[in-house]
Amino acid sequence: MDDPLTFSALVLALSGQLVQEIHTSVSQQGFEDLRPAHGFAFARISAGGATTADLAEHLGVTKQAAAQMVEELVRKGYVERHPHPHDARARLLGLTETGWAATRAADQAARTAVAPWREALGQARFSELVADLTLLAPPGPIRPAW
Amino acid sequence: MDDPLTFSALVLALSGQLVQEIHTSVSQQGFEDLRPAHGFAFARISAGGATTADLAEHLGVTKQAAAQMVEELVRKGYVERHPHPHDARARLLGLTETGWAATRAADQAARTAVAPWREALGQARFSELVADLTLLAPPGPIRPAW
DNA sequence: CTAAATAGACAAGCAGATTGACGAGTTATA
DNA sequence: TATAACTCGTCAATCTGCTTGTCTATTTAG
Repeated sequence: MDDPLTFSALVLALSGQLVQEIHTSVSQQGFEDLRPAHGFAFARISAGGATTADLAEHLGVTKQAAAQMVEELVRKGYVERHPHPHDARARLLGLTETGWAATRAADQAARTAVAPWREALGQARFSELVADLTLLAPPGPIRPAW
Repeated sequence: MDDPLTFSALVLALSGQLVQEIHTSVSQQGFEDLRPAHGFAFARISAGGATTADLAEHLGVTKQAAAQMVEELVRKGYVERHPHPHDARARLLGLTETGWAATRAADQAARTAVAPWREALGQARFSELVADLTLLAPPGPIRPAW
């Protein structure tokens, strides 16, 4: 049972479960107005220096779509727009304290979701697994895929 | 770098790349009117005995949404509706020859996408990786997650 | 100094999903 | 066995997230 199809199915199943568990946990921690895709936006914005166009690039959507998401996140109190120091056209995006709290909640959720797997494999084998995946994963930003 | 967050990011990145590569390859093999989500439908229908309601359950959407997808796949020539032998309300779904061809194309695409990873790790380590993932992956159907 | 490119906003439209209501057929129960 | 409750599939309306297209203000390149 180590053929490519099985492997594909496993990776897909694992990532689906991961997204689902993180989303559920974040909701239960009081952030019910966030969807999984928002996590990818938070990842880019928290890294700093992002404009709406940067965010669009990171998410793999049009800048109009990114602008709509930013507008939504601003309205919900997770994101702020600041003037850009060197470009009068652009606005720098940043997380509010609520935005940071949601990010921490997602981090915690990821830990909770992964913990049983780590335990099931044992620390040594888990580390080896992470090393293998590191070899395989593409560089660059993580984006929603379908 | 073997913390849960890193692991989550790796699994997400890997599955995103996988979906993208399979979709691109299937399109290039002439099935340009199929989207990634259709693959999950084909998986259930090819297993046999599926009604529209079964498909909805499998995909995690409402039966109306599943019915719309079935209608689309019938119109495009991938799926057929047959009378159900024991229930006059229901229709049994099945793949047409074109549907089976698309399924084989997706299988082939998965193999092509995974092959370089298998090569990068080596056969033994790859088998071990699959064994580890098998331990972690949940049982049951694979669904689009977000 | 002018031409091309870029950031973001406004508008309209589309695709894929949702909720709600319904008739036809099936299953469970009194 | 009568009938109440449930299920399958459909029709209709609506919502949401994204797209394409257009525009102004500003920056960058030649």
